[in-house]
Amino acid sequence: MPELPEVETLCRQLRSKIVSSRIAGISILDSRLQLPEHVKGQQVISVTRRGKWIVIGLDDGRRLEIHLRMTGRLLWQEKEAALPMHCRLVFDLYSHQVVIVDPRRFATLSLAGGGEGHDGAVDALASRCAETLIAKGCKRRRPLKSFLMDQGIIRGIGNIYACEILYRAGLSPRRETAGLSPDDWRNVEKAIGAVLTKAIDCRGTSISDWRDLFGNKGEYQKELLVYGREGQKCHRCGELVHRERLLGRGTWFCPGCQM
DNA sequence: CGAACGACCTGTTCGC
DNA sequence: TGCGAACAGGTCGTTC
Repeated sequence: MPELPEVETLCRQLRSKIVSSRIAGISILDSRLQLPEHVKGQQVISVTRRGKWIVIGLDDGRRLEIHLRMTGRLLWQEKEAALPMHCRLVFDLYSHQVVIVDPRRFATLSLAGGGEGHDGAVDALASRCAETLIAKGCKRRRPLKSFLMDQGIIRGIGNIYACEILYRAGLSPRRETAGLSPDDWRNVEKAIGAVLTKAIDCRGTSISDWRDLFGNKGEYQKELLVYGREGQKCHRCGELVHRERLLGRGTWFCPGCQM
């Protein structure tokens, strides 16, 4: 579910609520989730995002890292409120709690110490990432879409936004990265910035069950130009939007104007 | 080595 | 209507 804009939305909202709060208690309701000792009592000093990871900085220098995968959500509620369905873990603060809700149970959390892990991937919102992408993509015979979704290369883009970015850039998801011109890469970079920035402004895409920290839907589903529009007319050229499976993922594009 | 595929889970939607 | 198959925002380990 959550790609970069959804995670960024949660981070901003979390930051406004939990920084300088103390974690009064943790309840784990799903045996798949585990957490080392001594998180209880820690004070939250920061909330940041790394790709699709939510990183909560603690008092003692360690970091609590949450990845919501496909269906994970975070919910802010008063302590006395009833726990929602598919509740997996609860962080109790002073008067409120942060709840991890996740029907498919893919979400993970872990505790990291020491310095930042450095794997060389750039954040999708880093300015002027085109140079990095060209350097990494120029020799690969690999579909552009899978390249953009590779978190080891560029962090934050998932299936929905990959489709939207490629549409904006006018490039086919199947194009091999090795064949792209510098202009193509500049278009990709521009599309990444435009799509993700707008999606953050909209607080994400509520196609089905995405909700922000306060249970509100996002608005970017109203801005989608190709995702989920199979068989409908392309807004740009009038051709019918096509859908196929690429790397096992539903992939929407316009065969008329994405070359 | 890079790239493709199945697995991890549960819920919802689609087709017969 | 009922039931099984296909599909869903993401990654990871294994295989080719």
